Amino acid sequence: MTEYYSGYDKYLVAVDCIIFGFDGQELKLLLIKRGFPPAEGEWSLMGGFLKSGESINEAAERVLKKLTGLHNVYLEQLRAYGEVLRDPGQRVISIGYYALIKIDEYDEDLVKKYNARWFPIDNFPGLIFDHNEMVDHALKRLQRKAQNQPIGFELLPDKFTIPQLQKLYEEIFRKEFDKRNFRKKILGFQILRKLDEKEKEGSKKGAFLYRFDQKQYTKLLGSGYIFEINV
Amino acid sequence: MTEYYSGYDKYLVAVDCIIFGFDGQELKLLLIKRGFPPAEGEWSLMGGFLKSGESINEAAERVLKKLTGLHNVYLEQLRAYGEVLRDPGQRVISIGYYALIKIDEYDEDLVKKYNARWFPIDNFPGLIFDHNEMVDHALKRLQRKAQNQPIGFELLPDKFTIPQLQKLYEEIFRKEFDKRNFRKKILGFQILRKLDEKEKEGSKKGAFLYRFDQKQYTKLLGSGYIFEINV
DNA sequence: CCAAAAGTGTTCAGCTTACACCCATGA
DNA sequence: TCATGGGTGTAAGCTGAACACTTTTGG
Repeated sequence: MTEYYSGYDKYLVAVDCIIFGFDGQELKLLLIKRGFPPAEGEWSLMGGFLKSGESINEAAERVLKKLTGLHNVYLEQLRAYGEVLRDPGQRVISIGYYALIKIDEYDEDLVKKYNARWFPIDNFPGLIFDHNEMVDHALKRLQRKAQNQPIGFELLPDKFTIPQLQKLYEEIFRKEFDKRNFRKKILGFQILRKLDEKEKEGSKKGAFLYRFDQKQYTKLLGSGYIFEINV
Repeated sequence: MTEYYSGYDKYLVAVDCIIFGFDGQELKLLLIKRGFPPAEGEWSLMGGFLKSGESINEAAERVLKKLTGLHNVYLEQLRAYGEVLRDPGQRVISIGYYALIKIDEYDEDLVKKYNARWFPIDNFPGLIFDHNEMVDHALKRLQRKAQNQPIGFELLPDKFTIPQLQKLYEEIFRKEFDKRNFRKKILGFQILRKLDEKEKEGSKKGAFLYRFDQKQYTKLLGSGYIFEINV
């Protein structure tokens, strides 16, 4: 490629991933204990430097897979972070991404290898650099998205119960919902298919399992269909 | 600064600005005719390369000021664009920013110098690279923001009439509002101060001027105050 | 038989929406 | 005097919010 632009400075570019999971009780964050200086041994988001052959999205996917073993999961860019001194190691422009994963699917060996751990969203250790700010932004973004799009399902197993779903939304929005209103609302969207099975872990009576119907949702989009959870 | 990270590639980093204005009739976009290769002579967003002493926000402010003469205007980051081949000149990671300016305040000489022109948001020439995508994103973001935050005022003169404000919102959301309902809604937010003056350009009767009361808005925030325009 | 979670309807208040006429003035 | 845009109120329907009891079953 002919290089048209000359005389301008170049920079390290990194991606950092805010990885969310839900264990049925709490919304959680996957953090690693940093294995190299500066700030070695401190808690950090999983990140990596951009390689020359890959787009920034691809870099984020690579980094996510490196830690969790997962690909084809919900992964979206947050924004870029570019304060001059944000990384004391050297100037780095970092692009934040957030991922929603099904918490029982990640690769435990990889997580051990990177000294990673799940922390509750309301009780995790202070992070290096501007990573706390990134988590803040990611949580806000998750709340906004979850309000208007059915992305909660990304954090749940394929089959889930209405009470599980409600608990998840309560964790995301940090607010309790009335179970009658919640059920009415969520079933009214017509995007859940009720199965014949019951989940018996959570209670003696057992709760019916449902599955998110992606096709139905895609079909309903257009023709003025609106998914919205009131908070 | 000790350089901790070695062996990683470095990249050009740029900022590109989507600049919105409102002339009383239409929502507009300020575009420049690119004065250097590649794609010289084609329409483009105003942009510039990141310098080593400045944050990416500062770079965006610099670029905006370079074209409009304005600073301290509404300017917010959109996201980063990082496809490998997005810029045929060389690999460049670009951070998109969008700005809302009062259209009668920009510096005409500068705009001439850069061969810039205002285009209606629904009728502007095809842009270079991924700039069309950036404009798309910026418009969506503007719509979202304007729905939940009183940022419309950034695009209007200090003093404005309710019909002018309504016209602006109609342009942003590409949808007409009932004038009685709009007035009721917007005045109900309690953040407009009615002045004793009338604006007589728009009609023979004249319409009362209002001013946005930033202090009042800031005060109302907290205590569950919600600004929301229904679309 | 009892504890614990699942499941189910109705009412009221507030908000959104639709809608039509008079006012002030410059030309 | 008339054309043009500014300004005003009300009624109907819908949606969100509040609220309590029955069902099932494992221990």
